[in-house]
Amino acid sequence: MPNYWLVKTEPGEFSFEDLIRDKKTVWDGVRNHQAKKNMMQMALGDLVLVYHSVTQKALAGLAKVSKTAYPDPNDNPQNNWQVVEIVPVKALTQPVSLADIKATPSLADIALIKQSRLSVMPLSAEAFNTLLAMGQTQIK
DNA sequence: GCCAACGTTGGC
DNA sequence: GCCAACGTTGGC
Repeated sequence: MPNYWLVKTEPGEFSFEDLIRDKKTVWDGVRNHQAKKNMMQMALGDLVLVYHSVTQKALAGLAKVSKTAYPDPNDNPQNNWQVVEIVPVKALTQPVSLADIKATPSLADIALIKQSRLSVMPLSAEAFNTLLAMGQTQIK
């Protein structure tokens, strides 16, 4: 039973398309303790929805955890910031916009809405499945 | 240890 | 470009 997550990125910095092209990425640069705590709870194979903030404000794709949290090699080890690695699963057939998410009553409580600045957050299975359905995307 | 000032994120 | 939310810093 995998856990479900949502991560945010500014597509100008790194987008889901970049992830498809690169085949995998190190999810680094997280400098928030709650986000770090969430990252450390990610397990191998957990599914991760990738959200494009600022310019698109829409969910772009689905990825999964390919390596669990380890210390950021580019950071002072004393800070103990963590990174994970993810690989792409597939782009959403239909991007799911923030406006659509906000218009869906059952999604009103997800952290994306309630805590807009958090960049790594857990999703319930219900919220995850709802979002995937809104993206007209199925996991094979 | 409190809290005002300041910086950053991210929606609008 | 503005501003709300919120984290961090620094004076006291």
